[in-house]
Amino acid sequence: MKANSLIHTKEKIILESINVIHEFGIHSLSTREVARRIGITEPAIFKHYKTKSDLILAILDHFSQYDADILQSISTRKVSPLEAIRESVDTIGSYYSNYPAITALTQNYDILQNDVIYKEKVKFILNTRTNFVSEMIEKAKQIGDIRKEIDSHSMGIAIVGTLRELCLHWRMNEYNFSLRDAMISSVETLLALLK
Amino acid sequence: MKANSLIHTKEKIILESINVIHEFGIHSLSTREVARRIGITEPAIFKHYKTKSDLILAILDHFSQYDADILQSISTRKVSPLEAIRESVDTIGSYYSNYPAITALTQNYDILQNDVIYKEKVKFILNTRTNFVSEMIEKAKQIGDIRKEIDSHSMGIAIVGTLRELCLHWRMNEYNFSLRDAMISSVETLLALLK
DNA sequence: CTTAAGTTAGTAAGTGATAACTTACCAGAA
DNA sequence: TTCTGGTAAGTTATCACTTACTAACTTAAG
Repeated sequence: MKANSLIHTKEKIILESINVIHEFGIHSLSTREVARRIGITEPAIFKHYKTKSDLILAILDHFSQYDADILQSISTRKVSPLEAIRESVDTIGSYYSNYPAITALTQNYDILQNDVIYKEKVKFILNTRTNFVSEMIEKAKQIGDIRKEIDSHSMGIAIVGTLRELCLHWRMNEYNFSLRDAMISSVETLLALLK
Repeated sequence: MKANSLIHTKEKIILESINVIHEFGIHSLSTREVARRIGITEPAIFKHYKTKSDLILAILDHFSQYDADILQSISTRKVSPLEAIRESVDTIGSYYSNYPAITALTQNYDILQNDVIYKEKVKFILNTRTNFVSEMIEKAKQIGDIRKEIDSHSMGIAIVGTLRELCLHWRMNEYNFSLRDAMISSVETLLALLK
């Protein structure tokens, strides 16, 4: 019971923080607002997270955990490298489509990176994704699925950048298209060109 | 003298604001800090910009003006559509390489877009670029420079997204590679694939 | 099986810093 | 004389965070 409600509040704080970041931007994330929304007082937040920085680090961990799980589950099932990229994009696209608020985090890498406290974690999140795509492209090259002259590092950045740009457009245009479909179709086009 | 120094201070405020955004993030942009840096008192800022929001709008205008000038100058000289894309990337790449602080603005579209005051302007900036690339690709399709089955809208987003992602990597990795070269090479690769 | 001690998750009230912005004033140029 | 660009001092709001306290639960000793 006790441990249960503890975990509950601790997680509620993170989820509600993500909503605040989504609605007002990360600079408007205040412990006051989060507390108000989940119906506790402001100091209660500090029982769970010593400082606001600790909370933001926990939000980043929460976010990166989903990525890690996807990449983990794809790498255990032995699919072809290009199929691995397709599946990861499909999964992330579905996740984002059903949880628009989480896409706010993908648009805040640069701001967070300004603070030395968050910099390494943000770099890790971004590099995990980019490296995954780059490595899959490299493997696809080796087994002859795509052309040898393609630079896998550049293409990794291009694909991840394209997906992030789609998130931005989706957010700016009030989610008025299917993010998942757009992600899949863009990646499909790019991968087809590499053959 | 008077008009001269007025323009001077008014512009100094914008340029120094961009530096602050670059160093500490847009949420840490304060009138106090900008005033301190250019050697005037805080209220003097408000003689030039009625509110902080007005200042931020002026920063966005300053930023978008450069884009408009580039696209304008390219469209007057009659070059091929793909050449127009290459030239714009070359020009922007050089500009950013010589003025790293300005790239901070490209990473703040989402945050600014949260505020209704900035939303239309940010959309305009982003759409101007994306539409330019998309239109050039569409034209290149029509004159047979690239394949018919390419979706120009998607490719516009992909190219702009790739460039923005390169800016992010450049910033996160302390500008330790040539942004201009990376931009040119990435766009060259993508355009080559479309043939 | 009680009960005492410790821990946890909460509250009310307050603190110091900092933010944007205002007011009232002034020197110099037109 | 009027306007412009500046100043010193102050206002109000909000921020992260602290203090001092409490109720409820957990654990361990008698």
